[in-house]
Amino acid sequence: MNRPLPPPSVVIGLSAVVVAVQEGEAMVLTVRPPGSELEGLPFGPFDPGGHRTFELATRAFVTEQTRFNLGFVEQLYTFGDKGRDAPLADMGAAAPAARVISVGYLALAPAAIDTHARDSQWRPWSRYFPYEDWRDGRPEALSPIEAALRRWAGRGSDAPQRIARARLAFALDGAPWNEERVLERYELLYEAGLVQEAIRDRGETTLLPENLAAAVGAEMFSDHRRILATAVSRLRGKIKYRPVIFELMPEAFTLSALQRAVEAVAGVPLHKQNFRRALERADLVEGLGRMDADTGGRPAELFRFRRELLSARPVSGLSLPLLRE
Amino acid sequence: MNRPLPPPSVVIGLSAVVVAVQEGEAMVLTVRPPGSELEGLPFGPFDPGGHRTFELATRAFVTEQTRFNLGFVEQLYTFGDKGRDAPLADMGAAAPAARVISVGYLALAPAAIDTHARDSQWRPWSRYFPYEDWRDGRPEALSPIEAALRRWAGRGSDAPQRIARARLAFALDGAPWNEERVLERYELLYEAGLVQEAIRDRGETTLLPENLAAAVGAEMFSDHRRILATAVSRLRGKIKYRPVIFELMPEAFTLSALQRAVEAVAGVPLHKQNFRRALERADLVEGLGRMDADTGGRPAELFRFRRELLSARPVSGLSLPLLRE
DNA sequence: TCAAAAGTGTTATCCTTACACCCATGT
DNA sequence: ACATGGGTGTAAGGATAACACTTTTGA
Repeated sequence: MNRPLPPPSVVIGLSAVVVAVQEGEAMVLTVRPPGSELEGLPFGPFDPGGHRTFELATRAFVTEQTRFNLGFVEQLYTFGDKGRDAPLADMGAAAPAARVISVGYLALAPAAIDTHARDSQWRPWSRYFPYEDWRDGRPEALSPIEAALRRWAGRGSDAPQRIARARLAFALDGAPWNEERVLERYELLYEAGLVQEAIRDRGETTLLPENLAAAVGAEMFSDHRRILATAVSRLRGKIKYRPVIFELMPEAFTLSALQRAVEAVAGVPLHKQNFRRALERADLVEGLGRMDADTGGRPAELFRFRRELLSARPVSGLSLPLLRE
Repeated sequence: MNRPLPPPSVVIGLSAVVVAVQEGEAMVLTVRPPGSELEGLPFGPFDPGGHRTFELATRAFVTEQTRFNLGFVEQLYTFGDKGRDAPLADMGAAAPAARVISVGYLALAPAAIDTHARDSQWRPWSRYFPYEDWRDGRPEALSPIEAALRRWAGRGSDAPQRIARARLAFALDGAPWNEERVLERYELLYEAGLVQEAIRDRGETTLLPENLAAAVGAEMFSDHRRILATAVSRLRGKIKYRPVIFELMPEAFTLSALQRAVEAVAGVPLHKQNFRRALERADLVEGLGRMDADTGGRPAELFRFRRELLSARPVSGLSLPLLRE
């Protein structure tokens, strides 16, 4: 009782956003954290004594939790805000009073391989961000969000700034949609108290009204939805300047499958021929002469990514020739 | 003696790369860490009990160490490799055996304001990366680097891969120079043992041969040169898609001064008229009608950044119309 | 009058966008 | 034959790159 408190300590939590594309949907690997009702990302404590690098530690615990071996991995961001930190709870050796810092990683998988683990599941990321999918035009989910944002903006004295931010982030009043601003949108919703995490972090238990809850997407464990938003932002940006989309494809694929994968990631519809022309000019893929007959109509030629280019010359990503509706 | 060791603990170190442009040179704020011969970045321990966010903590210790108030701030990367971690030594409350994680931040200042602090100095970043400045053509420093890299590549069995990496990173054999790959270049030099930090981290005390030492630039404290390389990479990329260059400019500036600032950051020469045309089309700046007569020749019109655009529409950065020599 | 830096015109080329149409297969 | 998706041609418009020249000041 009268023993002095030890200096507050720090625990580093690692979280991984593992992405795959399955049948034209962008999927993310989730787990059910012990003792939680919510879905979360695979995560684990970083062992300062044992682990040599964050990346190795991330690979290790993802394999351990999901029996899945990661390929492409890159660091996203380190989150440390007080009040939004992870209740790592009884996970690992974390002392109960420790401040939790969370380092997010992005990993790409060539397919949503069965993980053979009971508590891990692939989920479409639209489950967590229903308003991010513009492939079939402006998503329905934006209407209740727009209304709620306008109510939020209207209350404050800084209404004009709030409206301006909402307009830019959510393409209100005819502003153009920017598919990369995933994190900005989530953070705006959080600030406006329109996602369940914001209410929870304030220590309240109110539930969002049902139509809004459906529009803003499913709550996640801890700050995992913020990490997921960071990952989607990063990935959507990155496909344009690095050929990372091929990390999500099998060895051989059709051009349509490639386009569907890009569309699934970017959440926007692309113009078929212009997409192909850009591909051709970039000289990124090579026809295999073989055909895929299982596509429904005319058989499609199979292509492969010319991976050898990576060590031969600087190689950029894909342009996104939008298909306007 | 027989008391069990406490679990290895973690200390979070924050480091800031504070950038300004002064008379056409990109400058970085450095300090002399207590007890070290080397220059370093402003840094300090993160206090898990006191600091609410990393960013606030970064602002606080930079102000404290240099009396300088930061404007634009953004997180860069979190470094945690064992063996490259900072010897935080007796700085702050760090336990001697703790693993040090280092979170790097980038900050931009509108001018290299005198910091009124004894141990902080602005240094041109070319001091640490002499080979990064292509404004006057291919820098001399590349010749000894190229020779050393070829010696390094030649020894291993994976010579072809090493040569390919060096070619891409350092524009050997006529490959194009990519100004953004600053980190990649520094890491390659580190891996090849061609920077003093690599030798130091192996526990050796050998000094690099003098001509190579001059070519690869000055050693920094801890892993600070890696953090600086990350910052330069990030900033060079970012000026192209966000109007961050204006964070480095005073309120009113001439178009030539703006071009010199972009050239200083990017390290490449730009084509005057095409640069201006791109500016004009982007509608980012506005003439003030006033003139600056101190430019030497014909007086130049002063312009200002239309900062109000930021809340009105998505606003991109500047294109870099290269001037071929 | 000349050096120094500011500021402008113009063209060829390439890339992007936006049209709509033909092809090969399974049912 | 027709539905389904695969695959192609082409022209307009805009952006970029490349060329050199005129203007306004101070020394």
